[in-house]
Amino acid sequence: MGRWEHADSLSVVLRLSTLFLRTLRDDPADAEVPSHRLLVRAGYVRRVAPGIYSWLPLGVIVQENVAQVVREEMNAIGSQEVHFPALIPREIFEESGRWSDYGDTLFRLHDRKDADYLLAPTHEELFTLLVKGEYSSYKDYPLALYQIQTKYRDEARPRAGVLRGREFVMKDSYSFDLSHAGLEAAYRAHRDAYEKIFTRLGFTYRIVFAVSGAMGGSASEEFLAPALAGEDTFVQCTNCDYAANTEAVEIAAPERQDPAEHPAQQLLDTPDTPTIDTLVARMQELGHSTTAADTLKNVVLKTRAPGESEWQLLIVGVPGDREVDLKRIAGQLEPVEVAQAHEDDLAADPRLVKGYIGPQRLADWKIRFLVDPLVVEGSAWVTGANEAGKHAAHVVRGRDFEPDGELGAVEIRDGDRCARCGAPLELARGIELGHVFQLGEKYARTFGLTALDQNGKPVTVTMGSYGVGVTRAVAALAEQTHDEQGLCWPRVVAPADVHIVATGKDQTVFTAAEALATELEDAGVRVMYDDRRGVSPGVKFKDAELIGVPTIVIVGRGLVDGVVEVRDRKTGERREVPVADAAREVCVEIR
RNA sequence: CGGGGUGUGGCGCAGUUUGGUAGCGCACUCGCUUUGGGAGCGAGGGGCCGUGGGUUCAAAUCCCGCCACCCCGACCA
Repeated sequence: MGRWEHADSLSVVLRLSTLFLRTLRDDPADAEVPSHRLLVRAGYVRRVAPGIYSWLPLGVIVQENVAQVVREEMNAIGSQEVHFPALIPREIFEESGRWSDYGDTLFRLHDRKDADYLLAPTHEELFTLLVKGEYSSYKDYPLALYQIQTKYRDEARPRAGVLRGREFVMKDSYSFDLSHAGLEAAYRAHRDAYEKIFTRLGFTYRIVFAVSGAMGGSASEEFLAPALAGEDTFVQCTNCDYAANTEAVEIAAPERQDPAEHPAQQLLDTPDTPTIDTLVARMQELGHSTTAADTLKNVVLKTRAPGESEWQLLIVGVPGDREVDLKRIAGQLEPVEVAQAHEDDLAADPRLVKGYIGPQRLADWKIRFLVDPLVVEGSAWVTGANEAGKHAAHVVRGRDFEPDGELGAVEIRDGDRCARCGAPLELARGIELGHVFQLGEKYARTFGLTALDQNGKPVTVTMGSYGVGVTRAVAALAEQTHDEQGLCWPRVVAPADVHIVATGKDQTVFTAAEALATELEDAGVRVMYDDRRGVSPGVKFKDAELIGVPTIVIVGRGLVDGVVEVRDRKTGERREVPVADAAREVCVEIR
């Protein structure tokens, strides 16, 4: 589809003799990841400041090609394009609470009258307000809007070139519905559209479950491009198609046991054993074969509900050989805040003996206690006896203690079991390309976005939120498709369909190449043409490989025999075709 | 915010230990040669050596302060 449509646009041959492009022979010193290195070397982007990049002609074309695919798929599901300002007065973000909530990540500035403004990091507020201003009847819904816009976030640490910048382009859309069923349908439509987008763009990607947090357990999924340079860790099953980010992942728990099968609780003298390691050593000294996995570690955390000032203690029980993953816990507890408890939090409650905490009496003491699902019903543990120098063995869940509930708290490890099929899970890294989630009524409520129903009663609108990182997708594609020679774009996003290289100094070569370029362009093919004189063939070949146009046609020494060479950038496959057929052959090649 | 590292023409780097006229490669300009894998020779242009102070006859180099940037982590859609 895409490529033939260029026939209608005013596309012109990109001539390297005049194209604003300078390729670099050396890697830039500050570039670590391949996409950053290559996008700079091949002349697509230049750094201006940390996380802030200028886009050169080739970069602009590629970025626009990505945006166009996104636009087409959004339009296809009936979403309508709008465009909001990036510069926004403080009041609007004050109303949603994000002027303060967003913290240091928000770029703030003042106008000449000293009024406060911000550079939008995202646009929920404006979408909501816009719809509120225009629509007020149930007849108007459902609705979906999107924009492709530059976002600003003062990241603590921008990294990896355009992969994580402080200024970046994002497509963000919102759906507006009057029922949960409507929201689900809109969510589904966007999810399907995203699959089409990332497939068309040539990505290898995974859809992973994410935590939706505050908005009440509604659906949330991320589209991740697996890549070594990725900064999001996710978990995937080695057998089935289950995948989730580390906050949302669920792992299989061991089989339940019968509490009656275990011997009675036993009190043990364990002086100076405040850690799992010392406890295990002491147990072995006492002649038991206890390992860290047999002990129950009770980690003291504290939580604070939104709007409250007091922290509450929360104790989480996990197997002793496991670390707790605070991020994972925070994701599930949101919007409740959670933090590690400090010495003085513990000291405030004399019943809790550091290093010797056990779950046996927590219920009596009215201290909230949750266990990781690995601590199954009926399982027996060596754990603290709530007394200095004492531990207890054969402490059984369901007999000797009853937790207030379960919470996925352990740090996920390679080899943990899939909750769906039981096969081993593995950890992987990915780049977040897109995110779809059901936002619900959060912004509709704060801004009073309602519609009158058939009975004239106001109904709060429910929203979905859907994002695609456009500039990030460019970098992520570079990350996934490059090779040792350079970039290697999928055709839809490539700056051209074909890169004609004229070698030698013979005028007939340039005449033939020029004719081929014109013929292809007339056929609607996007052409890049290396018409530079006096540049050696080696340089031109290297540049072509670096730039990464999918089809390379070399017009050179073969011309005396009436042939040109057609190369596939990705496979390296080469073949010779008669000049006269070249245009037709190339058209077939790129279809 | 913590740890590590680096600031020298547009880009990549050497020079700093041991103070003494700022160098190399790429890129750029001119001339000649060269043209299928980042060409050769010759001649050029371009740098407050991050910044402020200090020591010294003399500082890219030594001393003190500051700033910036990169990487890892914390944080963060």
